[in-house]
Amino acid sequence: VAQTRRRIIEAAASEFRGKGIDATGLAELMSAAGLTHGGFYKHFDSKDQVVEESVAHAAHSLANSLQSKLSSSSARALQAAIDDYLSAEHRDNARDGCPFVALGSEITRGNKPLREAATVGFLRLVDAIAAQLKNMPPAAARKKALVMLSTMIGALTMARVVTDPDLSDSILRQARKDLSRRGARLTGATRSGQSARRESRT
Amino acid sequence: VAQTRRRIIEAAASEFRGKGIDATGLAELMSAAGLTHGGFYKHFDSKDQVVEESVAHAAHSLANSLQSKLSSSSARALQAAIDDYLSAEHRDNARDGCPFVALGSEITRGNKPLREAATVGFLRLVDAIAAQLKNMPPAAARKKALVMLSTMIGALTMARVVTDPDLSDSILRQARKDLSRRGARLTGATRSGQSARRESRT
DNA sequence: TGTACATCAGTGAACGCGCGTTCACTGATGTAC
DNA sequence: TGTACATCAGTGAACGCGCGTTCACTGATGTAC
Repeated sequence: VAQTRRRIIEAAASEFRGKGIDATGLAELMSAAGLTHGGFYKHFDSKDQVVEESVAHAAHSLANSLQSKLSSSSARALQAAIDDYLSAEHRDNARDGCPFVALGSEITRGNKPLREAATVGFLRLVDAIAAQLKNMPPAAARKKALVMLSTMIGALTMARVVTDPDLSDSILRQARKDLSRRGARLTGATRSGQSARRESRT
Repeated sequence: VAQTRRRIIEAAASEFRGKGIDATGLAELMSAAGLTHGGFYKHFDSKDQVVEESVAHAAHSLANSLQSKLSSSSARALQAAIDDYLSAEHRDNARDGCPFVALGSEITRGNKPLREAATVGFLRLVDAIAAQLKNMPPAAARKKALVMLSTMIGALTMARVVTDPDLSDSILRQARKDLSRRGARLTGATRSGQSARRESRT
């Protein structure tokens, strides 16, 4: 059936994010999907193709999960979504996480279709965040969202690179704090006393 | 002579940043250094070792170049250094650029010594930037520097991922603008009318 | 100063291995009658 | 309802290739005398 194809893409999206694109072989990827490697070409023309589709899938997964966190539409929903993104859980679980962090530098060197797929996924994240910045015109919100996402992606990347656990935690914490401050200003939300106290400990 | 070793490391640092660590073979790397691949093991024990040393070298290069830009000690030196980092030139020239952007996701999955070397290099960047944030206590400056670097690294990464040139430019521009605003606040520098006008066009 | 020798950086062929890709085959499923 | 056949997703062996690594060899350099 054609749902096997979906299973392969999902397995591939996890394997690639966990081990890297180059380092993940088709045999490995197919066995993660519960198949043998020979059948791969019944579903895809090449490794490049499954890479493109699985990066697109991962990016849309992330965008969907973000959208649903934001759909509550509460003033603090954006901050909660950002806190999840910049959490120790996300840092320690690359297989299910942001493809831009897990594969950023590999995508950078990828072919056009791969980078195109990544661009589309990135724009969905940008729009989702910009839509929450209600105290400013849409064009300005979009610009702010670009910077906020850059900070999130850079912080999570470096939190994974760094070997010192305290430093890693600190990178995530400072980025959360910073985005919280801007978010509060830009959405008009007031940070709760508890949240403000928690963050100012650090 | 032992300066051949240095030449190999420099060639490796460029090749790895340009093509990726996994995708660069030892033969390629040695011929970039003007040698044949057989001699590699006269200088290094393994590919892992040259990877570690060349990432360390690239990170220290970047830190040195940043330090020297900042040594002018002018109030706008930090902003100029950030503008260089977030420039189209840096985006289009990964071979000589920031190793955290060129190799971030590969380093993330690297072995301990590699990530250790990256951590040391990253901390040099953090300290160089924090030292310019003169309107706040050192501990607070360091925290700010972590966030600023995260934004820089994330923005440059996404500027390279994205296929739309306008979007790519916009990511860099918005990050520059954002960091400029914070930088001005934190260093006590006043942005020049020209610079403010230039940036507000966008 | 000139000759004999040791050293060792650099060469290039060879190795085993895992990769992406191909292909002849299998065997479950669905349709024709 | 039962039988014959076509389809095609999935199997597993095989391919050529480039990788990291090894190694016997070369030939320039430096020292001993």
